[in-house]
Amino acid sequence: MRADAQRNRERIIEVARAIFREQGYDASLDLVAKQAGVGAGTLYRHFPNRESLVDAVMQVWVDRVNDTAGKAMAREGAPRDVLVGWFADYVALISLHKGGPAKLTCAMGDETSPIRTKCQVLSEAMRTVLSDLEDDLVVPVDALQACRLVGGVATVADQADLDAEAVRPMLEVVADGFLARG
Amino acid sequence: MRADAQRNRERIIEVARAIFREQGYDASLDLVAKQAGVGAGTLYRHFPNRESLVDAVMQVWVDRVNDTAGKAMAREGAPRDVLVGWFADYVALISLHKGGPAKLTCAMGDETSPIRTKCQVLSEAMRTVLSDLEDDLVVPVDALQACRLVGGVATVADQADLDAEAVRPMLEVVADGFLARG
DNA sequence: GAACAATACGGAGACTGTCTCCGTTTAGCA
DNA sequence: TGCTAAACGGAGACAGTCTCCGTATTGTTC
Repeated sequence: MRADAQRNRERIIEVARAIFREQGYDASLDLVAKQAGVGAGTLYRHFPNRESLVDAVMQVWVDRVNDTAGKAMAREGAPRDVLVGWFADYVALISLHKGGPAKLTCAMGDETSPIRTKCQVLSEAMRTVLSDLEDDLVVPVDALQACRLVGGVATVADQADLDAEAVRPMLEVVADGFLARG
Repeated sequence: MRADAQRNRERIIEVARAIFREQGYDASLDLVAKQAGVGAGTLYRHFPNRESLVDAVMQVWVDRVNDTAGKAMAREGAPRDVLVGWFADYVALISLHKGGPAKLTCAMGDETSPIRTKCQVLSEAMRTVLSDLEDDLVVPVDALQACRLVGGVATVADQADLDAEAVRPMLEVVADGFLARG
């Protein structure tokens, strides 16, 4: 690939990331092209559709997920505190872009979604955290189900513009639900 | 209002209901007008924007909410079963239209939403059901928070096309979270 | 039943966003 | 420096939104 093509591609991703954060994944791609200083044809040659641009934008996010998950697994304390803390990290991770929680949670269970492979780092992280807490969970918890529950909270929070303080009590309910079951 | 205008208005609502159920609230209003057999100008004169049409479509839904809530409050059995049963009813109610869970849950906490007054029948119903279970809840539960938690589950289920069987375990976690807290 | 006025209708058009096509431009190599 | 392949970009076809205004129809009065 030519150097100018590489620059354009990176520029488009950078601008898309900023616009997706503010306006969500439905933001105008013409606008992204314009703010990236390229033609619409250029954007569509690099990214044949919206999903492929979203996927490209997520690469940096994947790295961050792996980092945060690593830290969560190193966390110590009462199982409830560990779980609520991880859930709060999880919500923060998927809420980087407006509409992110809904899209990522949906992609997770969708075999056909182009961003599913990238979302798998999340469900893997959830599975690992839950495995570490296995002794405190009365019944084994399906990671996908946990992702959906916490993802649902994140989705509502995203759409209602709730801050972390407003979200935490709901994460506590979910954590209590997992820990107290039997 | 003239009789022909009344007929057109009712026809638009009826067609909108069917289309919103299948395609969600973002469905083309031009298509709604076309299938209702009226001009776009006619649709926009009756409903100046999408929200006002959605609000009109919801009137029948409001009646159904009141009915279902009445039955839930009459329900007897173990607190867990009552709560899970009501949550399942709640999910079914807000999932009548594609995108309904997200939209209704969001509107509930939004002072400026044109459909908020209609959503209040839901949060009132939630408040009443939770009040009846007060002795079993270790701490009083905010109805809006409960609506958001269950609404989050419904939103994820709606977007992933999950059936009631797949949703129920998640509602049980939420119910357990509320009942076992302390 | 006809006339008339007020109310309602409807679809073309301006506008935005999507996405493709193809003439033009440029990078990079020999 | 010249040439070729790769990349660019924006006009245009298309769909959807929403308004405007000429046309149609309803309903009332005589």
